[in-house]
Amino acid sequence: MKILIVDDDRLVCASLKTIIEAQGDIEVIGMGHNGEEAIALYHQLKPDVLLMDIRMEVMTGLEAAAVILDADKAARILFLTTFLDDEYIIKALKLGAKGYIIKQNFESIVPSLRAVQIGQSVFGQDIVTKIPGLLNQLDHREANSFDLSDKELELIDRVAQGLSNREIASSLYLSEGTVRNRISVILEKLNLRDRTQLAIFYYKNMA
Amino acid sequence: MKILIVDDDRLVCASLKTIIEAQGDIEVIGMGHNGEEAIALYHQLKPDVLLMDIRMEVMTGLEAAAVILDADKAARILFLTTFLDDEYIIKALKLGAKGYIIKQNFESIVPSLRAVQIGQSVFGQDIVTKIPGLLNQLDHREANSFDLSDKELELIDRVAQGLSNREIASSLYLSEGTVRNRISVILEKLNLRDRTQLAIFYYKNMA
DNA sequence: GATAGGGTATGACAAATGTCACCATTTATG
DNA sequence: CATAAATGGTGACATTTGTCATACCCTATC
Repeated sequence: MKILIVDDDRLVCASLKTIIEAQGDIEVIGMGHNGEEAIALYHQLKPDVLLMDIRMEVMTGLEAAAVILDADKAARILFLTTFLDDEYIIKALKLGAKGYIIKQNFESIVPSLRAVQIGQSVFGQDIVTKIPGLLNQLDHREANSFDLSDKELELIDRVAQGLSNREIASSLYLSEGTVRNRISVILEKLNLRDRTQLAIFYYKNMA
Repeated sequence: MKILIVDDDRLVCASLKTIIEAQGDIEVIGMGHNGEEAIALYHQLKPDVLLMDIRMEVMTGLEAAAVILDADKAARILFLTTFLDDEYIIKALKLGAKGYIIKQNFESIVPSLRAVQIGQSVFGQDIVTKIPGLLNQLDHREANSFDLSDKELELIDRVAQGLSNREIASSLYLSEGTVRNRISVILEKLNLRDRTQLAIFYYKNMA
């Protein structure tokens, strides 16, 4: 695994490099000290993961990340932070970063890198507890330009979760027959053929 | 590091144990198959991390987690999920779980365990994308750590377009029976139940 | 040459799904 | 009140879907 480290504190850079390379199978292929260098080095070196300070002189990690992700949507960027700042974190996530690590928490760095490399995202517990609330705020999706009743929307939701008629029935305290009938009506309304198309419709138009 | 595994599928349990113990420094100190066993074993064995299926017969992982976390706020619980458990996941995070892992994504398991052990939390990218304002679509395209052949990916694609087996067959010049068989294999590989769940999987992880 | 692995195929079978006709209850509205 | 609309229900039916056993062909590999 190839890592690019960008942090304006040279001491931090050196420490990280030491820790990371002690692993044996992870290589630090480059180091930079501000956002501009991050961009240049990223494109030059194409690391598996970019480990970058979120706050730096000249150009912040956030700005650099924006540029890099704009050019390469698959870039894996993991931020280094010295304290927890919602603003920064949220912005980082908006950009498409893979997570963040508290700089001081050295032990977490290597496992986090590995997790990110295989496509997971990594956060501290603090941000996690906030996610449910954040999600709830978002959950008011208004995609009902179709003539669908609340009940029908509820059914569609279940179908889109991959539930069978039986499961939907028991989860909503209805008979299986009723579920079948109502879904049949929904399919008719939306001009679809089967539940699979309904689920697809959901993810394309209502999610 | 000591791990307790709880999953009602014995095969999954055995596989996880094999993968995890291949690491050398991680030990599976116990295995259970439902929520009740999870609670009992947790208190008896005091594992560093509890790796638990989120949905199980008898007592769900969620219920068990609630009990365990109620008694031990520091418990590190990592859920095993199958792509379709959004609601469960949110609840799990509210409870204080450390994150979740997609069952099929074997490579992610060990790094995730290590991350959790040192206090980080771990998620799939899908949850992250739901955070408010995260408009930049990330590509999950590399979701093919699932050992799917090109042919299989092609089939998944058609299913995700809402085609029936017959339609897929004629569009790919195969017999309908073959399509059925191959989809059956795919479902098995991804631990899904039917084509609807497969389409959902596609839009959540491969679109 | 033997073997393993992918891909294709059949037939049979159980389960799930979608449709239809028809009925009952409740709620909203003229 | 009457009527319509929304909701919940049953039984029957044809199709579709998913699974399984089994088989053939081809290719790569030992």
